[in-house]
Amino acid sequence: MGRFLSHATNRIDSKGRVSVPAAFRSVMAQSNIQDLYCFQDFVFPAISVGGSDLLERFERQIAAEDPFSPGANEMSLLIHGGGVFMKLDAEGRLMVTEFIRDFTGISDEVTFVGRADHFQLWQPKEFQAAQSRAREERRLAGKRSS
Amino acid sequence: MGRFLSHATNRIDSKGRVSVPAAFRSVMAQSNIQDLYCFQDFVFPAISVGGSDLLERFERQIAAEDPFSPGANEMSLLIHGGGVFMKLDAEGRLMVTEFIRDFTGISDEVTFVGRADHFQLWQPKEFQAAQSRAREERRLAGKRSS
DNA sequence: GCGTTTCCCATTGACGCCCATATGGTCCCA
DNA sequence: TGGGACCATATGGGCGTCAATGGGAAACGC
Repeated sequence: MGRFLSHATNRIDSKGRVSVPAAFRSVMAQSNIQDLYCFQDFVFPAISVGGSDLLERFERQIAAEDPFSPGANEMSLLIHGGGVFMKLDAEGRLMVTEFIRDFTGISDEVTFVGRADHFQLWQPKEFQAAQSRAREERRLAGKRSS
Repeated sequence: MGRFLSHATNRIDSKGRVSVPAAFRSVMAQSNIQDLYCFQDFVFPAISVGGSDLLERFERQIAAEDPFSPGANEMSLLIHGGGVFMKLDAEGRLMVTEFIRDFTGISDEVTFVGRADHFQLWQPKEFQAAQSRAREERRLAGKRSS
């Protein structure tokens, strides 16, 4: 039922923390997500965040193919080597680590973006740009098919 | 059946709320729409608003293709990252959030535009302009085909 | 011991819930 | 047919609650 939807931008405080939007936290609560699995997104300069079921889904996908195939190897490199578990503090805040900053370019603000079964952390301007690129592409696709 | 028709412009109050036209609310009631799915339109600088079936239709479209494809990823970025569920207050008013203002340019007035199975929120002047552009294009198309 | 992280608590501004008022239209009845 | 009661809609605002944020101080790790 509850999905991660919408996007919102929050400030990082002097200690490097940022509040996860309340809407997202309530989705987490109702999905029984406590440990946050965070990994570097495959296509965008964003950190994807979800429950441990997210990791398990990836692992099942790896298991489904030949464990020695290049594909499975690469996949593991990304989801294991590029992933980490994190947790929120009592107020629902997240530490923005170097791991996150390096990959996303985030410095003082974080845009949280809902992706149904998980959400993402973006550098605000990067998100704007990626979204309008996607919209543009979709607009062209629409023109072609009409 | 009831469709969203016509357009009307209402004022945003000092707390950032705006009344949804009664005609639209009664269509919502008779279509059993309670949760409002609002998303940033793909082609216009407008917010499109409909029932949750609207989102589900998009999600089926995503599910139809490979969930790891770039196309599905981009689509999700738009309909999940660019969409929210909202609800009206007891008087049938809607909060005009930053999410809406940023994308539409709305500041103190909202034009509600019926689109049959959903309706849209526009910045009044943008709507005027888009409508007359559409009219013009239609006129040219008519000339060509006649 | 010093820098970093975790646990608390305080502040403030935004939002939800509630009730009040205005404005325009419709209907009824004299 | 004109006046007025009645009603629905749009709009305004009070107030309590909660979320986002800031910061002190203890706990932890190198």
